Amino acid sequence: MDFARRLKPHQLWLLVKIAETGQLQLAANKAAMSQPAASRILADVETLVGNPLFIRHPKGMETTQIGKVFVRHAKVILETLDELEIEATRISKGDVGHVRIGSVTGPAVGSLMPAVRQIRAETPEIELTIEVGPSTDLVRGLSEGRFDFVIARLPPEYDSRDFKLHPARSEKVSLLAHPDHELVGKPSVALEETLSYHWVIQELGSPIRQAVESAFLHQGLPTPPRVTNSSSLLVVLSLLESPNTISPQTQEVATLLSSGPLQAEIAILDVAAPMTVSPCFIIENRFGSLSKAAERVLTAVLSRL
Amino acid sequence: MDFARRLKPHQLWLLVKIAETGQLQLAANKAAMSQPAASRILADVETLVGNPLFIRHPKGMETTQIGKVFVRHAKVILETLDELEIEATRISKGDVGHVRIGSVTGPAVGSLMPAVRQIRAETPEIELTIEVGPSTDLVRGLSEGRFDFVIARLPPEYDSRDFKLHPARSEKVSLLAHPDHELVGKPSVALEETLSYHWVIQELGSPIRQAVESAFLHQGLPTPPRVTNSSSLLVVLSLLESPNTISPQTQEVATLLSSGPLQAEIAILDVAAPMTVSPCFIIENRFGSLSKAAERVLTAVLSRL
DNA sequence: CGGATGCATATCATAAATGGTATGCAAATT
DNA sequence: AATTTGCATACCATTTATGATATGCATCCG
Repeated sequence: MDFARRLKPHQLWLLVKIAETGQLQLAANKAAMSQPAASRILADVETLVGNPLFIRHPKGMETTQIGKVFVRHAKVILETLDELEIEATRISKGDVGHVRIGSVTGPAVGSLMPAVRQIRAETPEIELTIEVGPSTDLVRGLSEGRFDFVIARLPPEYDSRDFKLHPARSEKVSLLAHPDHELVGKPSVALEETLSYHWVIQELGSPIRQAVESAFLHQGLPTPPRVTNSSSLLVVLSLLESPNTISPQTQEVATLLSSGPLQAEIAILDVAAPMTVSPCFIIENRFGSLSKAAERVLTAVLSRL
Repeated sequence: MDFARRLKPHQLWLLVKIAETGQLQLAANKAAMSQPAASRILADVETLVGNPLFIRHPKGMETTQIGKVFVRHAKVILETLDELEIEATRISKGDVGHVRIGSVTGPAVGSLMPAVRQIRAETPEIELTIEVGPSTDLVRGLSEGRFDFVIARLPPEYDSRDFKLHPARSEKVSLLAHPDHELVGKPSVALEETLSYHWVIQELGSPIRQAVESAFLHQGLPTPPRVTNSSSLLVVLSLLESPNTISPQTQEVATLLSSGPLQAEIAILDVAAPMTVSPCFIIENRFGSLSKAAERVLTAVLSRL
């Protein structure tokens, strides 16, 4: 284990070039080194990995399955190194007035959008980017510097000390279904009764997924066996057209769907054991400093929570 | 330039540990090296970067702004290296039956979801993950191995030779607005007339953004100056509640919003010069091979295009 | 004021990395 | 059959990396 951390960027670069050109000699030329040197570097990497990355043919190389994985990740790493360089250079030259915000679904419309409308009215030259998605993607994006701040829950694998957290509020989980679903209208539905239906839910690791799975496990029940993972409301609503599907969403989202701008045809199950999802926060990077524009938007959002 | 590619993972790891502990000596201990050795490695990296990454204090180190950027990217690189290792190991052990699909908004419901329903009915034990988002994120995710296939447009910075493309179809762009918008009901609206309104549109680089900007530039017009970037339909619909906002979406999405499961209160402008967005494809990685489950879903989707 | 703490620098030693040339081998091409 | 092409291996040389110990410097604490 732990071969990967002994890899070096010039090795990754060479192997990406081997994969792209299909020839060791061409890759060696691009790397301005002799062919035997390239051959040796490739062999060194393959020894580290413990598997061949290329199949040698008389007229060139074919990338193996593991070789493809290697090259995909190598590209990410090389791109990230380039981004590091660009970002470090950008920092030396001061900031630019563009505010990037991420939000989970409920608060995006409930709290963020009135603030966004206010900012747009007051200073329309501020450019905003608003991305809506699950907490895990948002917090990862925040820590990667892709957002100025996010409205999300903090997934457990992140250290809260790395961030500034402004508390929002806890939310209950509602189970949504089609109005013709046979559990609709039934009082005090037990979790056990829901297991035979299809579920459409956010991915493993997301806070609402964890809240739901905890509720099942807490009652000594297995988690729902038939699951489609998606954080897209369109996908959820589409699947809820079928009267044998259940989807857990936060109460804020449920309210939004049934009476907000969407007027979706859904119903909320009356569940015996209420579930809550971990609270939302407005999250900044602890070390990042916000631009003036970002601070204004943040202030406007905070005033609405 | 190009200092970043001379960085090595053990340097990145050490610097992450310095940032986390706030002390060189503690980081050196974690790295099982002497304090002077760690000090030299830090100095070497700072020389490469050309900027200090830490401010030395009598009782420890404080991370500078560029240091924070460095550490954020370093974490991504180290995580990606770990993912590479995990994925390479997973490949050696054979695949698991979980299908991951990404789709842009329109085809997600129009073509993908009937296929998903069919697969769920026939083989409910297949686990599906469906992510809806913009083409740039989806194709990037595909090339990073996060999806089995995606339904998206191919952004121009990607080389089509790296992928297998199954053609879908071209789409026209519709401009959406609130029914009370003053341009609604007006025949043959010129693009110039739309410039004084707020636009909410997907980010720079997305195919629909490029189609819209091309249309303006083709008529010698500037692009809309007041823009909010978001690919989230919730954000779009929320902003369209204001009668001074316009949003371009594909015709499929427009139809979906106005007559599908959502019944949103929007209107479509009658535009003098029609715009088309580059065609959708079902895209696989050229070198990736699909699992049997993924092939079944792909076949089901292809039969509906 | 003396001791403790934490980082920086100098010097030294060893190991590893890097890349070259020369040459070999196998398959394809002419 | 001879030649060409593309990758692999051996050997050599140089450079770089890595890490140690010894010591110095500045600040803080008792």
